[in-house]
Amino acid sequence: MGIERHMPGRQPRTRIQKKNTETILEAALDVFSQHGFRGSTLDQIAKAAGLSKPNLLYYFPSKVAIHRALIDELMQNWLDPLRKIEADGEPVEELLAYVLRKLEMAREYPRESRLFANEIVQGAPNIMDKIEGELKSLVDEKARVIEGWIASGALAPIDPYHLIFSIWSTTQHYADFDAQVRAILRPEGDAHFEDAAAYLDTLFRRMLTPV
Amino acid sequence: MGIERHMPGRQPRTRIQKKNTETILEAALDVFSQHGFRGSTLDQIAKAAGLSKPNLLYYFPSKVAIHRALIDELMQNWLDPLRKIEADGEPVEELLAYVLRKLEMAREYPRESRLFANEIVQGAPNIMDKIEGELKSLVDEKARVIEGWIASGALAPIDPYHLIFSIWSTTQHYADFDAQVRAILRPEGDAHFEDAAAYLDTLFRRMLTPV
DNA sequence: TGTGCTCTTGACCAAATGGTCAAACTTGAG
DNA sequence: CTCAAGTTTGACCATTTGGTCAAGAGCACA
Repeated sequence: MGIERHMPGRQPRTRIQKKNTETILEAALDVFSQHGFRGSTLDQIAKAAGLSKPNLLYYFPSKVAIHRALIDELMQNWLDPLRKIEADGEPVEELLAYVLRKLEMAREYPRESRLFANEIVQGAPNIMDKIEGELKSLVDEKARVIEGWIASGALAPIDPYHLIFSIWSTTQHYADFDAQVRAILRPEGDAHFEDAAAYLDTLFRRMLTPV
Repeated sequence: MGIERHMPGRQPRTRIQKKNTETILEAALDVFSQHGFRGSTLDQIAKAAGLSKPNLLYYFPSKVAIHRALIDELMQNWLDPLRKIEADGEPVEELLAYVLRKLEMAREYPRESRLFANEIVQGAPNIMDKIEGELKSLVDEKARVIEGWIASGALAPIDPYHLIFSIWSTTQHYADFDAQVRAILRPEGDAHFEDAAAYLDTLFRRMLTPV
């Protein structure tokens, strides 16, 4: 007896379960990233996934559970580019490579970027624990690396935290504010990302190269 | 006969009307900027305004009308800092002053910033006409000014559009992603805005000063 | 082929939500 | 003070929405 669930613990057991949970998360990413959590409905997600609403709720116990699963899955990939900054690399090039990686993610995974943006703009109600935990630790760690580089004279003296904020904001802008960027530039496809890459390389190269 | 409204055309006539429309817009700014359009309810706004729900709908015909009124009112102030860039000023200082003005607005009017952010992240469904019209015209105009400065050698050669995007993103980040910034920096009050101002001044000064 | 488990869904429910309305209460000009 | 216009709200309504349920369909394995 006790609390038994038809859908076992966490990992999908059967092929059907694996396929359907993936389909649902994919559809939910589409919908949540476009309308935010409260702006999205189970019907929308069900339709996007090609499943019935009760079927969604067979695989996930609730709407928030779908959202939580999505964010848990994505938070990892989202931090990867920052993790890859290595203390023993060439400082300016390490950071410029980070800028490019973040811009690449904004181009390749704009839905993921907007999902987080939606969350954080609204005060990060569902992910504040992860921001204060995982994210803050990682940022603190990399800020220390940057301070080390500055101390060694290989990097111009700047505030490492605000540097990281400016890298995040400038790169994610091309995903989160895509609608505005496209309205102003009227680009064909993703052509403007090349210009953005060149611009940001110049911007941060001038900022970081010591005199 | 014809279509008569208890609430006259646009401008409030009586003192009570003026006071209450202001109260409602103030409350709506609070609520919409925190939860987005779909995430906000009339009950929330009514409660925040200290009025009954039918009373809200006496002053505004619908929820979207409140939202639209807010955005119309704010769009103007939001573009002001950009308008103030003057072609016959000293280029680098004009642009750095613009950066500071935008940062100041992010500090003083974070709710307004988040209201727009919420809209644009979700594809700007309600303000795309203004973005493609007013905003784009103004940006195009200022981009031409910047190109003129570059041609005269008073400014380092950079893409004016991406420059403007990077100014918007870096400054608005402190309002839109306030929750994240505070979680990472744990500042007392708005202390971190001083550091941000210094950092952004350095960043853009290095970018813009010709060699 | 039979049997038990997994999977799917139409019908349904309670709560929330945007909006209406008629009746009651205020206000202010004459 | 009066009365018409402006203002306020309790009660109500239709729709949307997250979620439930029982019954049926599909699948795998002996």
